[in-house]
Amino acid sequence: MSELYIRVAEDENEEPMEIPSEDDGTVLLSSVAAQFPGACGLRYRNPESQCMRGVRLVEGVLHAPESDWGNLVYVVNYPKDNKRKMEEIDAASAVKVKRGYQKTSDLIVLGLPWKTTEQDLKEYFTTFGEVIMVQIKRDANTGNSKGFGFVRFTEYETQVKVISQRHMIDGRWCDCKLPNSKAFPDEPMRSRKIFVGRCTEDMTPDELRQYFMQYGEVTDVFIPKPFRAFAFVTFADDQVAQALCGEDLIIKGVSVHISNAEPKHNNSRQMMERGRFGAGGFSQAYGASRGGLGAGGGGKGGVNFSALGLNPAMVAAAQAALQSSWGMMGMLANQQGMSTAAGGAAATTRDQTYGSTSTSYSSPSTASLGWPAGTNSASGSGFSSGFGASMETKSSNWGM
DNA sequence: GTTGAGCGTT
Repeated sequence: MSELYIRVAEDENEEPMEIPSEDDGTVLLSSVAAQFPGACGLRYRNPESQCMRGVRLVEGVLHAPESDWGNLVYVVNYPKDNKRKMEEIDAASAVKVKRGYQKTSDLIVLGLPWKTTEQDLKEYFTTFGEVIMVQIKRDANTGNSKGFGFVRFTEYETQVKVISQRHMIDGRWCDCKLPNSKAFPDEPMRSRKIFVGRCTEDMTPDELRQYFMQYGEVTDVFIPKPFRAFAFVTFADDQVAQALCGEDLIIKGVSVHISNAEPKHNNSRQMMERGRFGAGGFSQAYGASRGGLGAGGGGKGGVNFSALGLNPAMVAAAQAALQSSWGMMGMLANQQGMSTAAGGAAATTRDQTYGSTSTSYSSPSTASLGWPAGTNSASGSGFSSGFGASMETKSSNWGM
């Protein structure tokens, strides 16, 4: 009932994030880890001694220093030999974001005046940023413009900007969009999914989710039925997934083995259901709103987002037809480092608000689950060994 | 020699 939050930051000088506490006044490490993947504890500066003090951590439960948490800012602890690696991973992640998710693509330019030349196009678009390609499509025989063309920018930011508005080119309003040929991005998604082997039948999806939350945000848990002694866990961040590969973890006293999930043969329908959409792929789909850009008499209205609450196949169809409307959703998912939940809940999940506290996972505390926390805490040495491999992680074409 | 929603002879 008492919606209590404690303030947590990666560093004393960073802006803190509010992390929800439990009813009994404790804070789950998993709640912290959900916002700070890899976190293994908290510390704070004791106002009297001015020294840093550790927060008591028992079985995944963080206990307030005194009677309550007060108004202090708590600082995240990371496994000590991982701290630098965590930073490196952040850097590597940033690189990948630049090179992978934010790769530019050709944009189609619709509505060009017949007379507009490639040079005109280039001159116009250069005002937004560096242009690396322009084309006007012409009739093969007459050489007349077909009234559309393509443009490509060096910088992804430029592309985003250009797509987000209409363009007055040589006296006509033109639209820039992602071409249909790119509706299904060729940009591969990196594997965010792990294979959890040696599972026992009493491991529920909820429990697996609870358990793996300590490493990072879990977006999906899949346990085949009937029981087959393995499960799939999908993280929001592929690096978390990759870091765990090769580990033997203890869940409910059972040693499970983590490995890379094998590529699944996807038909197109499965691709939708498995959440290929919400994840990284939509880097280009920044089309944003077309309605409301008053000038020029553009007629197309916005898309009714409630339509997205339908089944995945229809969502896919809508996506293909109205790709631009997905831009904001894709952007949300990307920037939050989230993907849509896979499985049947996918469609409805997209309508949720992704907020910093939306990961609240109402369920019994890890303590009440009574699992041995020891060997698996993020401070365990096992966790670090996995990170090395993750640095080699390359993109794959796996649709998961 | 025309036209005005569309989707690229790479």
